[in-house]
Amino acid sequence: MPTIEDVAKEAKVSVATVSRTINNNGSLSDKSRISVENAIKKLNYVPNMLARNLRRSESRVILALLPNISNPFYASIIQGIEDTAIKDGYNIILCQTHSSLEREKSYFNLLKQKLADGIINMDPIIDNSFLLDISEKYPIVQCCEYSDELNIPYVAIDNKGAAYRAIEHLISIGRKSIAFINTDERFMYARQRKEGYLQALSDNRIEFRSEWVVNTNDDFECAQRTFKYFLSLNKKPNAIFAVSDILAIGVIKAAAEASISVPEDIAVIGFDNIPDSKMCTPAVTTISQPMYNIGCEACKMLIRKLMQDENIPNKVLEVELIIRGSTLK
Amino acid sequence: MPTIEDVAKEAKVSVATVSRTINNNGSLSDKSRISVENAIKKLNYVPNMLARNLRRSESRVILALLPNISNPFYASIIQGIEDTAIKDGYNIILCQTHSSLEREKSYFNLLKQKLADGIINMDPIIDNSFLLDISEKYPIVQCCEYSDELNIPYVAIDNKGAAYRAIEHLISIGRKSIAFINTDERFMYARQRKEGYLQALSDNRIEFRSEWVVNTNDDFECAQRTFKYFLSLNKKPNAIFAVSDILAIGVIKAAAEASISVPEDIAVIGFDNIPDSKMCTPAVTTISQPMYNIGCEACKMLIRKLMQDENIPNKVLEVELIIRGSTLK
DNA sequence: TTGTAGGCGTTATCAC
DNA sequence: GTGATAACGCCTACAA
Repeated sequence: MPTIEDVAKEAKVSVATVSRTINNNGSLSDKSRISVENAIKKLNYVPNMLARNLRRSESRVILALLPNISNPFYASIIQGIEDTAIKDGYNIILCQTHSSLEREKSYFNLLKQKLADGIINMDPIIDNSFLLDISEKYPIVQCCEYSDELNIPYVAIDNKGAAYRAIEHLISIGRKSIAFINTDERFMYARQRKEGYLQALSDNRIEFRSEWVVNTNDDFECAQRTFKYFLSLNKKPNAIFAVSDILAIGVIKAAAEASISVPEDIAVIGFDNIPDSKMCTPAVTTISQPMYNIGCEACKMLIRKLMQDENIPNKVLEVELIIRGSTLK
Repeated sequence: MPTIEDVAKEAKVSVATVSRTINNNGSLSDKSRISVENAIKKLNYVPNMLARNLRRSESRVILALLPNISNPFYASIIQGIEDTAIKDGYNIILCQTHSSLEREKSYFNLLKQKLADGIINMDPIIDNSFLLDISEKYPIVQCCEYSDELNIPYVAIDNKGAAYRAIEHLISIGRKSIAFINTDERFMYARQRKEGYLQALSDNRIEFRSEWVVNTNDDFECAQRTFKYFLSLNKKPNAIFAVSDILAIGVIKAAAEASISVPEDIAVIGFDNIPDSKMCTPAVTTISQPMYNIGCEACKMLIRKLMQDENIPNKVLEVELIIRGSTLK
């Protein structure tokens, strides 16, 4: 492997001149530049990043923390992060925490060891005090899920407003008995969407019944179980707002099995616009987040932080209501 | 950030002794070791990996190349790779190629730049001559999809045998009109599974009809279209072997829409045992590959290569037939 | 515009 | 068993 010195010899200049050519900084005559470029080509020289990184004391690696990559929710966000990172010469290491604190800590070690420069956190489970601790020592931004008190910049959507719109849509197709399947309210998104649900009911003077609100895990089986529970009630809802598409799809499947027709008997609206929401029969009406952009913005934000830019404003992106078969009139 | 030198001063020894303590090599008195350990704790010292990597001329990073991470097929494999890598102090960078040669090349640059030590390739699209080129300069192993001529070690399953078993299962439940939905036969798995299909038919003296074999893209819509095509035939199959679960699920959905009952009218068997295959109604009979293990083995293989171990044997792992509702008698 | 030389934080060789 | 010290390959004052 040729080094910068080999190139210098070949080009009959000093290593400083070669370095200046490579990094395109400092003043430099055309003559030198050209002869260096030729030497580089001739020798097939590629700078050794291990050396550069040591010298510059950076790794050009960004950590993207998320619960797990098989959740389709994250696919486009990751894409946005990666595309943005690569453009600026950063590499991404995806860190699946599986919501285990131990894993998380092992990833933070990469920062201490200088193997990573900063973190984009998408894991909602992280302990706040831990996060705060990290944020004092290393560049970090929050993506999607965030904590407001933390004073760590975030990019997210207006969950409350989005939920509000979902409910108004159900109302607009004539539904007034609206149930809500939520997940764990330790998650900010769950709390915020619930607020939107409540607000919309109240603003439209629609009856709130506590037995129509259920908290479950974000999976298929729970959705099906919850649906059966709704059926067992004396007063049954005629619309369901599911806090995620996974849940919405589970509900729709359970309805099919129980020969309840969607949307006639029960309208269903989800959240996230995951690919499966289109596949479902009927297809799921849902709220679409600008995933790719969320990823881009989060990454840009972190890169600004890495450049020592202080005072970075939070970013709240717009969502879109996508009306499909599960909420036709 | 304290350096090894700070530790040395604190412990009143030389940096060499500190280094020996950290890396646990060379001879060393208990007294030195203990005082170094105390100094490390006291100063909160963490070795700078950028420096170590430069010195050792390695990055401890492994590249995992795959078409894209949202394909659930890869989830467990990746997990296996990561778990194995971390155990040996390696980090994984997931490289989504989106089957673009340009992307691939940019990832190979990481090798040239010394930012990565080796590659686990899962992308079936890669150009063989390109792959060969890489393999001459850098450690690489093939995972799942492979090319036999290449003399690059691989870990995979016996696709032909697995397909053979799938067909025999269909025969065992009394089906003799067996169609086959395959993907692009540039993929080795597609070619091998087709061989298994043909072999099983011929061994069991079952009629082969070329109009019962269709090549399509590996997605939902194509599966549905193909199913309709089968229905349009004069002589319709009463069983379908889909080369992937995605296709099998698409077929089952199309059947439901056409009011054709599965498995009574048409039995369906898939391949891969992706999570959705359980969710489907009826659930899909399928061939399960030991994904997690495939990942582990591929990673172990690469690590052996990184240790200069030559002459590494290929590894072929066993599959499992999982019988579910879509092929009941 | 160009070159010399010191240093980034390790590891590893070689004396002692 | 221990300590000096020379690399690893690059960047960047500083001087010329």
